[in-house]
Amino acid sequence: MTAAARTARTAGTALEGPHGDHSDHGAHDDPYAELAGRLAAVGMVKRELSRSLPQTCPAGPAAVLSLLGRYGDMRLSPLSELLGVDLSVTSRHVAHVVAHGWTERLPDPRDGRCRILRITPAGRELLDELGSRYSAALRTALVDWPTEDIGTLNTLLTRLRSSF
Amino acid sequence: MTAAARTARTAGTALEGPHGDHSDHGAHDDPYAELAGRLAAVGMVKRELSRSLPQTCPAGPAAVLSLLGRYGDMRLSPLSELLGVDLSVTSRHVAHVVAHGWTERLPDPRDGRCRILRITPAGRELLDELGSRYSAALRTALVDWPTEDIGTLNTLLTRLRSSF
DNA sequence: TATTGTTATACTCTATAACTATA
DNA sequence: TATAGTTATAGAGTATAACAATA
Repeated sequence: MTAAARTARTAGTALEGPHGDHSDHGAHDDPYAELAGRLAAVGMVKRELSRSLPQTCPAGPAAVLSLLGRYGDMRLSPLSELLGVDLSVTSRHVAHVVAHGWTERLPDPRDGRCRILRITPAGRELLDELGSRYSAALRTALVDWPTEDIGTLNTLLTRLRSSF
Repeated sequence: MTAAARTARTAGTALEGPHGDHSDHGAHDDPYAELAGRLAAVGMVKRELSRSLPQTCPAGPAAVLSLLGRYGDMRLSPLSELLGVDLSVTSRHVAHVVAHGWTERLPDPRDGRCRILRITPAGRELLDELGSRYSAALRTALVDWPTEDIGTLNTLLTRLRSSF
């Protein structure tokens, strides 16, 4: 690691000292190739997190509830855009949360083809529950992480998504 | 990339959405809850990257080749550990790359139940090709990223994986 | 005709469980 | 009995394409 990288503004003290991981699984000369491998490994983390979800609400529908809860009522298209998946996939996830009474489809007075998606009180309740579980799981796993590093990771992942 | 394109991207990359609508993927007070959302968004990036793969080699088998190419010969168990998925899943991915002639299964003189997995020259050739595509796709997407930020992201994702 | 959603189909990835072969 | 690996099965996630309804 170069001195410039060590003193990078985002790094902070916590990023220094890799503690001499002598096994060094993943020493790449190409940082882009390395990043590709790191992203693949994120899948493991996501699978671990999704194990804290109830059987009745898989990750896809849970993401729908999360976005409806955060951004409020919206149509299917922008929801699909936020999820970053095809409209057909979004439609199925929405059908799931509607079938469970966690979301309702209100008529859109401006366009008969569309419906306004709105989270129900029951959906809000479930969402709070899910958020608690996710947070608890992450807090447990990252108990020895400095808060600033979590913030840095959040910032970088946000930038990563918008770069695509 | 042109300066105009870079400017356009940077404008849309700001942490806060310029339109105040759904651009911001999550202003959270809870950094753990925020991280959960960020990780979900990584899936979109991974799907985008995997579109550069050939039809004959999906992401799972490609990951097998990548690890065998990087760490050398190994048995199925440690490979499964590196992939972070179940042994049965690893077995199927390996069967795929073996069927395509990209990997061979050599007898293990120390344990008749095991076989040594080794990437073939054809597999190495494909791996180089895949690596080039992945790197090119990432380099294009992250052209306006400071190098040290990529390094920081790699470091944090590595730590994230080991925290689970 | 174009746009918004929905549904049918197929493919990938994953885990669980049952099974085989060897230690 | 225990362990390494394979295979069968099922469930979740996704995309493409065909379709219906409305603009």
